[in-house]
Amino acid sequence: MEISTKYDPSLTEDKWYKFWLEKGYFHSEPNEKEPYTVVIPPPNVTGVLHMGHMLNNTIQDVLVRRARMMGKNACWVPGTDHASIATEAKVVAKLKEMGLEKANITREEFLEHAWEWREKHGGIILEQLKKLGASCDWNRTTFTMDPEYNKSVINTFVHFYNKGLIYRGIRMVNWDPEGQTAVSDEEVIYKETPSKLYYLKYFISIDGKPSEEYVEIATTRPETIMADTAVCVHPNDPRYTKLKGKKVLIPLINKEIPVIEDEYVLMDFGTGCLKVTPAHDINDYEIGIRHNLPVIDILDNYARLNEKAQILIGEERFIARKKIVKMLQENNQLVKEEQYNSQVGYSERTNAVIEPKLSLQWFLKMTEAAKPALEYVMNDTIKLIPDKFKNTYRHWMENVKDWCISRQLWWGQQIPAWYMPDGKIVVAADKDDALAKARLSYPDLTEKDLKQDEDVVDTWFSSWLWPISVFDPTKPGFPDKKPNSELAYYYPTNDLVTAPEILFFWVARMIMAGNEFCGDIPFKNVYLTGIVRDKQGRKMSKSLGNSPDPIKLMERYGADGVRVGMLLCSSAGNDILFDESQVEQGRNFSNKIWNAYRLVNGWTIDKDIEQSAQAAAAVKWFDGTLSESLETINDHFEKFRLSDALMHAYKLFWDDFCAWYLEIIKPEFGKGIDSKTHEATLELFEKLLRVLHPFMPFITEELWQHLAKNKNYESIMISEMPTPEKWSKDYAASFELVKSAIVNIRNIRQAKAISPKTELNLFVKGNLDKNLYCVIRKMANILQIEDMSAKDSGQTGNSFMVGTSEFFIPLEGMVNAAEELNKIDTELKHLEGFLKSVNAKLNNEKFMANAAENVKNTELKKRSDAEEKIAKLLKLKEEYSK
RNA sequence: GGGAGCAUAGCUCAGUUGGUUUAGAGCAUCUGCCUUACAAGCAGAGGGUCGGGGGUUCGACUCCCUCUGCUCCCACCA
Repeated sequence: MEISTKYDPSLTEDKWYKFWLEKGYFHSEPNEKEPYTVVIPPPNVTGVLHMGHMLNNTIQDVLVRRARMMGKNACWVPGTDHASIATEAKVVAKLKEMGLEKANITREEFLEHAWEWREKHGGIILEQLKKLGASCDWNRTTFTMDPEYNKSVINTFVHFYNKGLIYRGIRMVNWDPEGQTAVSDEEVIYKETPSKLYYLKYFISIDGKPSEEYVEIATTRPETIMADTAVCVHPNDPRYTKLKGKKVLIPLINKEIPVIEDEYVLMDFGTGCLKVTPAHDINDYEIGIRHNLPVIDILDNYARLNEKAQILIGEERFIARKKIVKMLQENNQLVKEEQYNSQVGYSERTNAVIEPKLSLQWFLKMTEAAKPALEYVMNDTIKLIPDKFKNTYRHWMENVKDWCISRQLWWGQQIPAWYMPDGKIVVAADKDDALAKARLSYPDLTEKDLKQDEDVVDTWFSSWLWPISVFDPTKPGFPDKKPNSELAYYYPTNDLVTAPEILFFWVARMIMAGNEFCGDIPFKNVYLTGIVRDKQGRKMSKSLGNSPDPIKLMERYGADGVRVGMLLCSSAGNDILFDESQVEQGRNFSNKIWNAYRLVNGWTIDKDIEQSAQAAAAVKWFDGTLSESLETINDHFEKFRLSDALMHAYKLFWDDFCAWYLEIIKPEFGKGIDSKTHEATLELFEKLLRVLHPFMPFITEELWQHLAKNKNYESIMISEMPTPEKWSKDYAASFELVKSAIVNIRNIRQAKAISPKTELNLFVKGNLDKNLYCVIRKMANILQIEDMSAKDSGQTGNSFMVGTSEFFIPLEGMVNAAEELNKIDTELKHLEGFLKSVNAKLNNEKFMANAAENVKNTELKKRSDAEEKIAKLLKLKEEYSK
């Protein structure tokens, strides 16, 4: 049957994925083997696969498949995150389309819609991961709002509350007016934004009436002046001593506010006079506390001015700003406007400008939990790869602030706090418990008297339990409870593969939770991937439209091709500049493997012929090369240098196996192959497929099914990774010499335009393994190889050297003596320069006194080799000069 | 403003405690080939003095200082 010259992934990928699933190879149960565990960083349930996921999950799959082939009980747990803000935003948008406002429906109704949405659209991303070949244990798929998981989260809350680490308080929080919720500091992204600095006149008040005198105050937020409760100057500012003890009037509303002094004010910024707006600025809030200022909040939850503003009530903040500026202008109280770039905070989820807002929130004290979590990383109990992230990690952990864990959303775990009629709080795992607790104070209370807190917890307050709860959701909240058998077996997990930007959000917090509930680390290694950027280094984003659709990419290049393309250019912690040509390289590699198979598959076995000398040599050489490569690849994996490991395997297959090994053993056209070589080749090919399998699961399975003889396994994915055997360095070195000689001969052919089909003769002088002459004959199309002494003295031809061995190819009438002399001179010049630098060292007394013995020896060897070569070249030069 | 990191062929990156033949790889480029596995291929070649300057050392891409450029993190002045 004709096999296509092009590998077609569409014919194999779905087939084998289905096969693996049916066989249950991805599923893991605790057994006597050593576990190898990875928990997926759960993508948002609303998510669709993007290039970042591709990279991240390819890496995980490579690690997991390899571990499985190394005899470990590999378990990769998949799942999704409920992502409260992102999901709620999508559901709200969808309701809007249906003509429904969130404000007009009940919590229960909303949640019904949300669940419906998640049933319909949630988890698309997991299906997409299957295309990639991800060998996740799908039976273990977990959602951070599964009923059991919810209990984990609630119990955790109760646990920390009982420990006195969770408290409720009024704080300045980052308010997202679009998402209608508080967000954590980490979810605010500061971007430099062009804005204006407005200089306003505040008249000094005399009994509530404006005087002639005024102070100038610079502000970027004129719409908040109505919330001013003071004007502040530096106590040592001579310009403003006259203001001390006075009062000024807020423009437009003519409200009297005091002038206060605080060292916080910078004398050299703006006018050195600051308006203090405690409700709308974090620093002003702190000044307000120091000076006992009232707090007037003039913005509602949608960042519209409220009735406390007195004017422009109901206007959105930015519209209000424009209007106020105009009013101030008309009132002659705007002195000037200056262009000014300030850092403005935006919500990571909704991109709305964050409003600092005072609100009543739940907090978790972090200081104590941070200490052991920092320790684990600093003493390498948990390794960060690359370790440059230790610095940033430390910085964050040493300056950790209390974590605002409440969110004013409905999608998520509702805070398990109930309010009694007197406003007092009981925190309990469920309403019955809460009622029982409440009755300790008020025996007559009924269910109806308890009102549960409206808020839900921050999403990260659920995902920090991930490595524990996916195995034992009954553990969080109960540090003393014996872990179930699953948790006991799989925890701590081995490797976590994630992005550096969630090192604190998620990784650090998982370490804290792990320590709190299991008294142990949640994982041993954290491999931090880079950000996938486009060719110009821009972050991939929907709005830029520079992100290719991974699914289409896989359709075009095959999942294996995309995996290889991504891995080749990604070292840990480095961003990857993605370009389709890399994926093309991956696809080409698949094709190369495919065609190697076509070659081997097309051979007919001839039982009557003996193994040729060159085939025997090639088998011996490649055996050694394979073992050497396995050692190298193992080493790369130990250091998490995945792209180096892949590149090594790539070259092993393409260069060593295809370009050298197969070409050496390839029978002449029309002839069969001896069975000994054939057997050996199948065995080597099969081993190579196993080496490549973690990187390219599909094509390796397809070919393995054809190639593998005496299969002990039904699938390559449950076969064993080949292990290195003893190999001879000397033999490898001799073979390398022969390869160099062949390259030189080909080079001469190219230079002299001699067809590869023309047979040539070769004279040799030097310590070349004569048993390998057969390889030169075959690969360089040499008819005869003779000792240099047999050469006729007057014969013209082309010479070259490999190491210190000399070679000569008779080329009557084709050699230009001047050209040859030129070549010799160039080489001589190079060698002499080299010798000079070596001699400089050897003649240096200090070098001889200080350098290590082996260093001196190599230098001596360099000298003798160079001298020998120079002598030979000089002799050659003489010959050509004749 | 504070901190960290990076700067090596056209591009993306290796270069392990300073010494292994005057720096390696892949891709791209150039030359010659449609050779009976593969033109998504084969064979061969060219290309960098390791950002600039200074220092330590017998010896520096590798250590120190400095300048320049870029990236990231943290904080933030109204």
